[in-house]
Amino acid sequence: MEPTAIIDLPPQRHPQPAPRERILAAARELLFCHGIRAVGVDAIAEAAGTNKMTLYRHFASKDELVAECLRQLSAEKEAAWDAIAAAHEGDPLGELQAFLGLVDQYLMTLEKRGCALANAAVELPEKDHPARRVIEESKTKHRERLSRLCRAAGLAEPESLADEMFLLIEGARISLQSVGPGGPGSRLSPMLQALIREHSRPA
Amino acid sequence: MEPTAIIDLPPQRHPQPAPRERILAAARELLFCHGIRAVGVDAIAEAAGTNKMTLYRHFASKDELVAECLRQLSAEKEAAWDAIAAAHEGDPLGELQAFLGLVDQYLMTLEKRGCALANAAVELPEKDHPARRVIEESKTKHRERLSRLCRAAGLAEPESLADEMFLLIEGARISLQSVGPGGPGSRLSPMLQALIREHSRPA
DNA sequence: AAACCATGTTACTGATCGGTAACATGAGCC
DNA sequence: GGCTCATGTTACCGATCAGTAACATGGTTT
Repeated sequence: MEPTAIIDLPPQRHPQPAPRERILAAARELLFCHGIRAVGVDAIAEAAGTNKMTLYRHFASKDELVAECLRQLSAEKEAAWDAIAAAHEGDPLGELQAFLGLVDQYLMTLEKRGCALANAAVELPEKDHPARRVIEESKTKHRERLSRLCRAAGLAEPESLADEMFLLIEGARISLQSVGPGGPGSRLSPMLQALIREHSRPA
Repeated sequence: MEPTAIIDLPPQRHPQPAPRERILAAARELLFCHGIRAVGVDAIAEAAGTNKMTLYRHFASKDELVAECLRQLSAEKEAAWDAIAAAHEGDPLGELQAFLGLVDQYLMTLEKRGCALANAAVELPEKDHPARRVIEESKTKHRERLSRLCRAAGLAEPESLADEMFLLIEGARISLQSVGPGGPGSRLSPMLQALIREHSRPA
């Protein structure tokens, strides 16, 4: 079959991402979808089109791989928020609305698996697990950012309001997994809007 | 050592509960505390002071044991709610308040592990797992009961209010595991009270 | 050409998993 | 006494787990 066709295929450097990135992508998909403890490293490596040895050359352990997945996820979330902030500079209320819109849209995309960070906290209760730091930091950052934004938007009782929104969002994500998308989570958006309306009353 | 002392010890029937109950108690404790997939049946049997064989004589599989634990838990919750309802007959608002008080007090007792039902939903995403029916039914019942109660108490927009309370409670329980007891969950009670106040406004 | 280095491949370790078979024990009941 | 029945005990099964050793391969660099 055309022996000469082998030569000189154009310098298409990396037709597919490097193994490390493929492993991370596969791990994020599988771990999130089926649960962390339910997925073995072999399955991750295979889904990434590689093998266990290569996986362990890039990650010290499964726990570290899990932590790195969550780190990546947290960073992406942070970046998305930064982009929203940049697009609404000087308009904190608009930024808040844009963020809430993203959350709501994200809620539908999750396919009934809620928040990967929160899920990981459920599956990894050992307080010395490398993923715990990532989870706590990400959620704390999320809360603080929400709080700062409410304050900047001039809303009344910003901390309390931010916490209330935080709980509603977390509740919507977790309840997605028990009562499904038709549950109380489907009313998240109007709830958040009503909250903002109430806290926009005269200073 | 007093060979005659053996005879006729009083009819102290069961100095300890039957194996089945001990297994269920140990399973509930271990599964909830460390996570379902993190605990083996051997550990459960040992913690119950028995062995794996006896466990499998009472439960068809680990999955069925898990389901039975959650069933028991759901039934106890239901019973507690029934007791509250009986103690506040004819006073739906008082019943609601008593229930919210129980939820709040329960939140502190959970030792940062949130709700066992919701946690199980995270760990067992397979939709044919015997535990899923229990989880969905329990949460749905919870939501409906809350909704009926809000309506009976004459609060405005009862369904929407009930869903909002539901999300706040679920959010508080799940966020306990990521940001800890000092997180937004610590403000759950005043939030719920404020909600009731707002929905108590004139019909 | 030679050396290097990331990757692929195979095979393996020891532990643990859920689940079962076979048999011993022991208390209650007739 | 014998009988039954729940429980305890031990040993095992095959599968899977996380993690590693040893070696082959193939592209890059110098």
